Amino acid sequence: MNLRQLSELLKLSQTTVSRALNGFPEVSEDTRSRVKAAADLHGYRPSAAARRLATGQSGTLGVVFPRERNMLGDLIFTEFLRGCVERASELGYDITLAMARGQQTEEAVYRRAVRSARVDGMILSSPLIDDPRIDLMRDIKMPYILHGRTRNAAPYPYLDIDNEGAFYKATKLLCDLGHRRIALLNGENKHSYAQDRERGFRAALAEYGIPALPHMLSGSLMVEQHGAEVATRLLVRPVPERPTAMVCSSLSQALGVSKVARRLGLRIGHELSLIAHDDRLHEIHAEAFDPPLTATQSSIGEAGQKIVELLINHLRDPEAPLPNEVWPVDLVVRASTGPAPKD
Amino acid sequence: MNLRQLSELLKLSQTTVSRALNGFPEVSEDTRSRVKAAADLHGYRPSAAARRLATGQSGTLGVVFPRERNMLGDLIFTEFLRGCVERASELGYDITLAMARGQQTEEAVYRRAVRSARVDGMILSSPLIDDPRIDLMRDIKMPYILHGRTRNAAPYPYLDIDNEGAFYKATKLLCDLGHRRIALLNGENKHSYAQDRERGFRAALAEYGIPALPHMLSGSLMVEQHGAEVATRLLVRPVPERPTAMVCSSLSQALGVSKVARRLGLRIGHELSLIAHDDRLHEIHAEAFDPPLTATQSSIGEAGQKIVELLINHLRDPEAPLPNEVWPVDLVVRASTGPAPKD
DNA sequence: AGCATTTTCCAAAGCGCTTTGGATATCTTC
DNA sequence: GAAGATATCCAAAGCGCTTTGGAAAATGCT
Repeated sequence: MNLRQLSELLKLSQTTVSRALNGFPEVSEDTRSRVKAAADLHGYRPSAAARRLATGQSGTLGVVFPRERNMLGDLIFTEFLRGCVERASELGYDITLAMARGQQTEEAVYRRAVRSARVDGMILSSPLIDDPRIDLMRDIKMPYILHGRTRNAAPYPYLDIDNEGAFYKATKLLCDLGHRRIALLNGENKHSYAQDRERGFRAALAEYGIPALPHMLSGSLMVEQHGAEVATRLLVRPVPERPTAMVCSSLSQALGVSKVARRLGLRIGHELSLIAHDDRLHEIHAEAFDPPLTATQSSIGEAGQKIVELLINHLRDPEAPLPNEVWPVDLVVRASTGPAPKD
Repeated sequence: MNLRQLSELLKLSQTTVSRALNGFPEVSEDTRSRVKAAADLHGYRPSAAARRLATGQSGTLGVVFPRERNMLGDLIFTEFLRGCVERASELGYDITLAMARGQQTEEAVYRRAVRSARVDGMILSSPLIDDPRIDLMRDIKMPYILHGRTRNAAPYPYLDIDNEGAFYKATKLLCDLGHRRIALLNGENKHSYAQDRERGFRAALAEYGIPALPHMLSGSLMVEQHGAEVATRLLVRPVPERPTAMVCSSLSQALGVSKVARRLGLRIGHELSLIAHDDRLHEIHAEAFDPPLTATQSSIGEAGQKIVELLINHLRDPEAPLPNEVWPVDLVVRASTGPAPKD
């Protein structure tokens, strides 16, 4: 059943039927309901392809990720993606996943997507410090929103959380509790969020006149193993050098740390205070740690939802502004942080 | 730059240009290369929307998953998805992710997708014992391949691994090693792969005249926690009732088991033998276990790739058959299995 | 050379929708 | 009741591609 057939059936023009279905004002409520009923009855659904051709809009948002970094194996990214898909679905949009394949550069994928008009907009995540994709997007005139920030000069649309503030707050809490040897377990240093977090960490330390010692800083993948490795390295040091508190970039890292600490007989919240950033994943909860984990928390899934919403708003009405939004991050104090132990 | 402009530029008809670009035989190699060069030079890319409308093919494959079961949080599923996206990308297809939203039934999503012709084919995963989606797909005449099998009577296209055989082999190995009390940690019982695995498990036991005791069977999500729970429950039993071997449905479960075993002072490969099914994820490796884990292994990512390939072949040439394929599963013996301890 | 093939190309008709620019019917207003 | 305003509907022109059914040119054969 296509539009022509439906209109013939109703003895109306295609124009009227199309307008009735799409909520245009120049059709009476009377005929609109008649049309809708008939469409429903016959299971009419407009062809996406035809609509795309006519409107130039594909009703699709794209997410591209590099093959080598298997983002789909990263639960933080997939939770973000889940948020995107959920909201897109609610708003009648599709999300297509594209992968920079083999030799092909990521750039080629983006260009291909835009030239063949497969997607109306794109969602960029995990930005680097200077992310070339920003210029590329402007180049190819593709609407997009970046999840995170980067150092590019010109303004660009983004939605980010206040990583710096979060880690500043977390570190400050530890300082206030009397900690002086605090370690930071960061994400990979090439990502801007990791640098933001480090900046917040350093700012708090500086305020208390505490030097940031190199061996107290480390950055790597945000996985349990990294947490365990760093913890093993640091916690076996002689007491005067051993950190009394650690700030982690993910719950997984914190899990690794807490296991090592337990093995070494250090009680979390006593001999070792622990704070982590909590992306509010479905699979792992700061509350469920033993003891419950003090955390800076911000739902990455919600961020995905919001980004999709803003992007679609902008596509539907180009007047609608793209965001420059930084979400504050709450510090939720639980039992994993306590006063610094007396040496 | 569209086809008309390009053809005017070349002083050829649109037909010829289109055919040259799409590799039809009725255009000379001479003009073909001329056309290709010009297309390259001007960065011509056919509009996906127009092509879709003209051909009725969308160049897109769909994957639908229910919202409540957050499949994106399941590394086994995302590894499958990664395989799909990778191969689809290589073959010039897109993968769109759709989610059954809120109240909306999963069925509605499928129907919507097909009626608006958004996708050419679908990939179904994690089938239930009697999966209603099979009938639905036939109903709406949507080409698809099921990853796994189900009990429906009529033939349907699927690609599956030999779960039954794998678990038969694994269990038989344990029996041959002298084990008599073997526990099975399965996936959720509603899934057909879980039932297949149980069948294989039971078949091996039966062959050795060993009864399958109810408390030795359990099924749940394939996560570490489940492994730990079941292990805790079973391994504290008095020695004559305690299993000397366990077969797990995933490496995560095995991880949970091995941690509990270690805590209880049971050495894997000695007091307790352990086998797990290994989906060959990027994040967790049977080889890296301590001790290295005996496993039935089959790459779920490769399965995704193959399914996409077969589906696209069928779409491009409807003569190309859809599969009824069962992949054998290797049993790789490592150090986590050993002779049954003497009681 | 004359005819039949084969090769190479083209004009035009869709695919199913949106949207422009009216046309017609209905309602106001004086 | 006529003129203007407004509500309601429509015919037709795209959107950019593929594909059908031929036509024209090149080639092969006797």
